[in-house]
Amino acid sequence: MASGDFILAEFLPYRIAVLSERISRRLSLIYGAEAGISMAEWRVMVHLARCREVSVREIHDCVNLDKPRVSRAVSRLTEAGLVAKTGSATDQRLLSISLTEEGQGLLARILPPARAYERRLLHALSSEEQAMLSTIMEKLHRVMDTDPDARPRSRLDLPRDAAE
Amino acid sequence: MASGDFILAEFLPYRIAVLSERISRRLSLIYGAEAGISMAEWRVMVHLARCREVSVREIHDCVNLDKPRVSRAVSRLTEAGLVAKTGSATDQRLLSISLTEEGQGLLARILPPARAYERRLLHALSSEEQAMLSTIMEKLHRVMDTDPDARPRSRLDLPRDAAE
DNA sequence: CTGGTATCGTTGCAAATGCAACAAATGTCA
DNA sequence: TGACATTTGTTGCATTTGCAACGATACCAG
Repeated sequence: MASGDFILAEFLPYRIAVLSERISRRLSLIYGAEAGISMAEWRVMVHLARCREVSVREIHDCVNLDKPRVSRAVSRLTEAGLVAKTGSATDQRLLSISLTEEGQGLLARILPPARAYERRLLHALSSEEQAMLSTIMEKLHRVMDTDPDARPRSRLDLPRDAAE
Repeated sequence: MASGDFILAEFLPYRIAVLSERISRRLSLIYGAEAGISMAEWRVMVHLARCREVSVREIHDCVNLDKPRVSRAVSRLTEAGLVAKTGSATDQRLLSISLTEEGQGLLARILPPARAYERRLLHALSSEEQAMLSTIMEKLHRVMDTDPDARPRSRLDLPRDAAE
């Protein structure tokens, strides 16, 4: 098969990357314009809303960002007064990171439009399609779970709905 | 609904981004380790294999990379001897970019494993799931096609199978 | 204890990225 | 023709990114 027969626009990794980038950029308008935060900062804040007090490593493990990126995101958020960094009492190495009141307020303003945009996307799909999408994505992940050259999945990104 | 109820791992844009990044990183091992080229360079080369002689802008329009990125990718590929840049005869502004023999040879070595990895991913899905995935992705794109705040889609990324 | 090892968060640094500004070439319309 | 707008590719520049190395703390074996 000649190289010229290869159609980039039909290549699955490319197609997923294009869709992902398009959605991410659109979404970043919501938390970027409204709050001036980056995607990394968005993920950190959202994670903190759920897990009240966590370390950098825990965030790193959970939101698919490498450690330096989490560290810098936390620093920026701290400077912005959205997040509080306290040294853990028991283990001097660990940080205890949490949202400030201001951070909670900001997140409460950003989450609704973010959710709304997700709904808008999901609304274009039937409930069967939504379920199928989850199944498909999980199957693709599972290919890479058995591939030693692929990055391992974050703990929290594993399916948790007892779907299997 | 409280902010703490928001589960990042269930948020569709996040899930797609994570999957996309995981696949892209895995794939970049193929063309990165084998050929030392970046994703941008990979896309440019693949596009050139199909459209023999194109300008920077055409590539930019077709492979979802902004103009500077294409320009720099082409420069690097030219320095590496994989791509030839010639000024167009009719329009002095345009460049006529094409793969060199060496570039064709390199691509011919990289494409098979790239294709193989795509097959490996697709193999995890039934043919119904594969079709459904295309349908779903197209529907998500279409949401953003009607959204003036979303980036327009590249021309070549529009569905071409007369599916509609 | 104490020396070695592992973990945590940060920093350095080179490379990539995104956006805007830019020069050069072309097109347009009086 | 000549002034003005458009298009094309490149470059500047500030920011972000990814990876490795680092200092500091905690753990662990003898």
